Amino acid sequence: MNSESTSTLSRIAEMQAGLKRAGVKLTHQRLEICREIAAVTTHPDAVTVYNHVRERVPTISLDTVYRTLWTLFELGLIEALGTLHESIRFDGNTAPHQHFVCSKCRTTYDIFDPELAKVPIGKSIRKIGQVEKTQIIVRGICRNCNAS
Amino acid sequence: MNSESTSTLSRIAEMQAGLKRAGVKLTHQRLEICREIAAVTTHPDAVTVYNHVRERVPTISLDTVYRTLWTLFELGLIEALGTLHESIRFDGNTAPHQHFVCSKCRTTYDIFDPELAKVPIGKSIRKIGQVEKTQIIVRGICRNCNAS
DNA sequence: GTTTGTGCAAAAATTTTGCAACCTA
DNA sequence: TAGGTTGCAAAATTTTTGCACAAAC
Repeated sequence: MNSESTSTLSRIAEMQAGLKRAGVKLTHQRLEICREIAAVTTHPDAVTVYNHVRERVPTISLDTVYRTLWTLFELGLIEALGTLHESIRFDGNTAPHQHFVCSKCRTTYDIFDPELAKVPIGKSIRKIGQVEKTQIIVRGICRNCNAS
Repeated sequence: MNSESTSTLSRIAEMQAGLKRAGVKLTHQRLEICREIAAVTTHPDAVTVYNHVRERVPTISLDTVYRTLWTLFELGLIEALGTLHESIRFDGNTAPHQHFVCSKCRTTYDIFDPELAKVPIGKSIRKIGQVEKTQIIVRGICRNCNAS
């Protein structure tokens, strides 16, 4: 992470601007976490970010990394993949369907939409590997939560 | 869960058949877990399944529930939502793109496919709530793992 | 009768939190 | 300076594992 590419630099700038806009202080630790997550395309988990940033900021702690990543996520400055603040959920319905997950109450609703099911798996994807299945997760605020 | 609907019953039958086919013994505990996950549309986590099944099988343990749910998942008899056997991953790339997750090595690859990005959000979805974003996760075995 | 599965308990792994000291704006 | 932020340590959650006993085929 010595020479940062243009796109990396612009992403870091976006994050800095976003933090400032939200009134969040730009600390040394936060800047280094932004630099790390912007520079890398490996979709790291918190511990991996921690280990990398630690090379530059030896005294940083894992909980600061978690807190900063969640802050960035909540501000929409980075993405998160996986179970967000909850455990793995199981679904006995094997008929093809999709899911709507409420960002507020975490309820998962089934979506039965034939249009959604027709996801075109192009060559660029098959180049990556052999496809087994495609999951679509629509995220948003459900009716119940929006009412309140 | 007293009167089971036809579709629930047929799903239970599928699970039983699948377990048998795989040479997995149909124990009392496994049958009750199948009955629970087939009857319910609430996408429960392992603990919720555990609590419900416990009403009928008071001596069942949580680890049996986990083991059974993973067995069913690996046999393709149920679905799982969330981070499967790994922690949450973060992604500094906020440009619209999708992901391919290898079921074997857990590597996450970026997909930049304009066709995939055009997911049609129909009325049936907007009825559930206000959509914020749509995640597509393509699961399969990546090139690296298929070679080995 | 063999082999596989279960329950217990303990461990591992992951993520969150309280609080005093510290740093940023 | 004032208030948000950090690091530490400890806790809370979630998930996995070893092993003796029990149950299924």
